[in-house]
Amino acid sequence: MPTARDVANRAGVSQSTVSRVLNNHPHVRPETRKRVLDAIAELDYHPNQAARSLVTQRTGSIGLVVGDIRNPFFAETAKGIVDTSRSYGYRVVLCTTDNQDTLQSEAIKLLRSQEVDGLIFGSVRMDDAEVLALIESGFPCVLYNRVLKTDAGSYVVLDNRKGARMATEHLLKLGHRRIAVLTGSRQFSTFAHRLEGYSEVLREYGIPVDRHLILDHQAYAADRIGTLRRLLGQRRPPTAIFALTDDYALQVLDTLAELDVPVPEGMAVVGFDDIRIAGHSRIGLTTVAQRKDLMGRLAVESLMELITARAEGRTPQPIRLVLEPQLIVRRTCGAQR
Amino acid sequence: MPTARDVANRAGVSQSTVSRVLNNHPHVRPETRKRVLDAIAELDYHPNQAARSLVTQRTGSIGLVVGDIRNPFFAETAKGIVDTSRSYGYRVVLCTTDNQDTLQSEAIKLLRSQEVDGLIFGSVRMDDAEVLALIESGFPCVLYNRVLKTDAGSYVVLDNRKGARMATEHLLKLGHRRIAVLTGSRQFSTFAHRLEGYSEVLREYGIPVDRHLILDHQAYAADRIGTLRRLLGQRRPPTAIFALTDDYALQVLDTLAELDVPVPEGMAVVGFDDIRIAGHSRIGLTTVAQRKDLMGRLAVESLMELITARAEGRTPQPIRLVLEPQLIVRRTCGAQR
DNA sequence: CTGAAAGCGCTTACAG
DNA sequence: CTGAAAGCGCTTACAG
Repeated sequence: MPTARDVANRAGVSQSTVSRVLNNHPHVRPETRKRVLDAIAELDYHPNQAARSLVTQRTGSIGLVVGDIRNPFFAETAKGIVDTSRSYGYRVVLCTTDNQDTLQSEAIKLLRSQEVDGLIFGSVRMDDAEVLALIESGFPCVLYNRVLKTDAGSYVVLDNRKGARMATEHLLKLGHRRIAVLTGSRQFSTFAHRLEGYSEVLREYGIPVDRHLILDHQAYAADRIGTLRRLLGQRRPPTAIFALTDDYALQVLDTLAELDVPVPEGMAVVGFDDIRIAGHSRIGLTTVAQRKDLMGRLAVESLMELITARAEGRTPQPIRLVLEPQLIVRRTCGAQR
Repeated sequence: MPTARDVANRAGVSQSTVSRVLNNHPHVRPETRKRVLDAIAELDYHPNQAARSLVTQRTGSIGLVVGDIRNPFFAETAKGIVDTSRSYGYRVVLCTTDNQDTLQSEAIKLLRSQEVDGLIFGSVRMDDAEVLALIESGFPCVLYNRVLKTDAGSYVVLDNRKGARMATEHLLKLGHRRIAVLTGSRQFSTFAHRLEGYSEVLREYGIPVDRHLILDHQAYAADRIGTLRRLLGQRRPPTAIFALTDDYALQVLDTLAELDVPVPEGMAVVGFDDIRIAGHSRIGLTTVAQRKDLMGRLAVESLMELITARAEGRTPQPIRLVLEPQLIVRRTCGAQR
């Protein structure tokens, strides 16, 4: 592999000048610049990034930490994150954690060992002490999708409470009074906030929140048929299920089909996220849409601001962006009957 | 940030000894080791990766180059690639190209500037001169999913011809004689090989390949309704459509629904890939399954072998792995009527 | 406008 | 078993 020294020798200049040309410094004679550029082309020279990082103290990479990249929500936001990073000249290291703490710790090590300039977290738990400590140490990081309980740090999230309010109110207006909800762990702010929105609206309509209508996804996943059969076998069974992610909603549609419950006639179903497949004619899922591309873009732009601030020795204010949800009415809620 | 020098001072040893402990060298007195380890813990020291890379000439990262991470096939293989890489202590830099050459060139620069030790390509064109040159230069890289026309380099692919044969033969055995095929660009080996399998079987059954039954996805995408309407309006319209990816098949199901053509009664549909949603009760897509997790794992293992060989100065033989397809019969083909 | 020198933070022979 | 020194390949003041 050719080095800057090889280029310098070939162009008959010093290594400093090669570096100046490479970094577009002013004060290089056009003729000198051309000689260097020619030598670079002739040798097919590419500067060694490690050497560069070592002296500049920046890597040009960021880390993206998500639970599971196969989850369409994360795949769709990842697209925006990679594209926007590239526009800033940044690379993205993909870290998947399967929601395991040890794997998240590994991702955090990337920052500590200066392999990345910043970190974007998509699947943080509300009480995550490690991420909280990282933020408080002033390391550049941005949360998206989910936030910490303390509201610490910079983040880009949907107004999840509002989104859940919209979905619940939509079902109420369609006449539903017994609305079940399928939620994930309340350790995640997404579920906690969506559940709050759901409960709020019910109360505003004078409907008590019935804990028999709150299904935990973990229990459901362990026995789908049994869980839904029990739900439907209640004295006053629900007429609608609000699944707090589209992924959950797809599973519910699956189980209802197995139980021969027609949707929406026998049961209305609403999801959350508006992943691509939700709009497919065979699915037609009514759901709450998030601007996933925008969320990814804003997360990167926020992180870039934090990284720049740190490099300039500033202590930046946290950046907190809350995006607007949008209700997408399709077939599974029954509104289009 | 603390450095190895800080650790050395605190432990009362030299920097060399710190390095030895860090790299698990033998010949370090247990007591000395402990002192160093304690100092590392007290200072929360993490070795600077750039400095390490500079001297070891390895980065501990690989690049994953795919067209679009939102494509479930790539998201699902990416999972296997990230997990396996981690088991080797490697990080994954995610490069998405949108099938643009300039973006693929950028990914290749990562290798030239020694930001990654190797590259895994998921979306290579058959006639890609740049990737071919890279392989011939001996840079560690592995293709998966798609290969080059010259069959150069190391790769992990499905036996696409065989997969297409299985799907086509299945339709023939169901009595279909007019089978349309929806293909992507033949510049990609996946489509070229699947198309070959399709044509082969037809010929073996004494059925001429009718070019009016070969639909290009680009034309279809531009006017879905019109394209299918024209297909169905032929004198002898097809009774089945073989979409060469599940993504295409989902689109076909969508368009057929708009045209009020019942599946499978009015039209049988078969896909390729077996992405997760294909098995959903609302979709029930008959398709050719690929072991996407396995493919990702094997791609990384192959790349690790190439990287190791190169580091040891060996010139390794290309590694060529061809995986077996599996036909998954669901509802859209009509076999389960 | 250009070059010589120092230094980023590690690892690795080479001594001892 | 341990340390002093060199060097990986760049960038960046500092001179001139």
